[in-house]
Amino acid sequence: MGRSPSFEKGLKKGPWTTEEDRKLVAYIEEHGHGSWRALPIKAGLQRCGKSCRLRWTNYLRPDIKRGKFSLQEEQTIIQLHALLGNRWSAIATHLPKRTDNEIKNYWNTHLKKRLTKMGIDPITHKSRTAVNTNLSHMTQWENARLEAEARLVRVPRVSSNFHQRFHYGSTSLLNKSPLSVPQPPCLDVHTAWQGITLSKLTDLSRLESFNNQTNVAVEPSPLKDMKPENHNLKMSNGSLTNTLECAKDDGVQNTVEASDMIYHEDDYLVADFANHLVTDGSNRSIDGDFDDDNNYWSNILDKLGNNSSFSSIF
DNA sequence: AATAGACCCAACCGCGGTCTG
DNA sequence: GCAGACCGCGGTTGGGTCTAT
Repeated sequence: MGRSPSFEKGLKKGPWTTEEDRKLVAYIEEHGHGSWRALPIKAGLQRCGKSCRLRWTNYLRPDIKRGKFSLQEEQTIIQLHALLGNRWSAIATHLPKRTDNEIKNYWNTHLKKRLTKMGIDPITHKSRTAVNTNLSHMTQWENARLEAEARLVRVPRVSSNFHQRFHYGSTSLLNKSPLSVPQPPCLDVHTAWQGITLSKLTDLSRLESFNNQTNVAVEPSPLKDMKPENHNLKMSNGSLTNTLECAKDDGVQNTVEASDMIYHEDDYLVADFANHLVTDGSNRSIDGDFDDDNNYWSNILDKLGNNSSFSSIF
């Protein structure tokens, strides 16, 4: 099916001029791009439609962020590359305002080299130095996390919108006895926070180790100096309250809400937590409609039972 | 100051998937 | 079901810029 533009004669190739950019932007702003094939003629450009599309999507589009990648963005690219491989467009969907082309270039010119220098295979994301036990532990932890995230990736949009989902009720449960609430119908939710959230958020040595090994700074959570005491998870009338009561070394009590925890972590935690949410205590799978943001929690609550409260003492 | 090599990134190419008649 | 048109993706290229000698 000869459809490559290469055979089309008389069309310009190579770098775009300011004037060409102006024509393309002006046309799309007024008419939208419509058919890319028809666009260049209508816009008065001596280019093939494909070239116009590339120029627009990778450079001229108004919602593109250019310039240096942040540490968080770098970290996200590395994580997602470990999961998805060279699926740049899929990776780009997790990095708002960055194009797949830009991410691909950044990976090839910066991140790949950096991982190689650190002794990490940029394809498998595994350490090449097996004798380095510290790194080996890190790799194990990374692998476990990535597996969890991979499961999440198979459930579209759960992770990417998780911050929004956690903006739910924030009533403190400090005055409530942790043992006065009914036993949870779904212990996995509880286990998720107890076993994953806390270990990750409070284990500073692991965080520091991760930072040292990857040269990527992960901000310590607000729980870092605290001793967790009571964990309270309450679902009531469609809203989730998720708090962790902690004591600092000085004895000062604090209550940390889920949204605070989430904001200081990254999608690893989200992935794990969300993954645990989709199975209940009896290993029954919960097949909610995870594609729909609005239905996410309602589906979870439907399955788990609304007006439930979970609590525990550490 | 001149040159060579390394680096960076916008742009191109070819392929595969989807749509349409 | 088939063929052509179109679009999007990932790999690659090539020219401009930077850096070391």
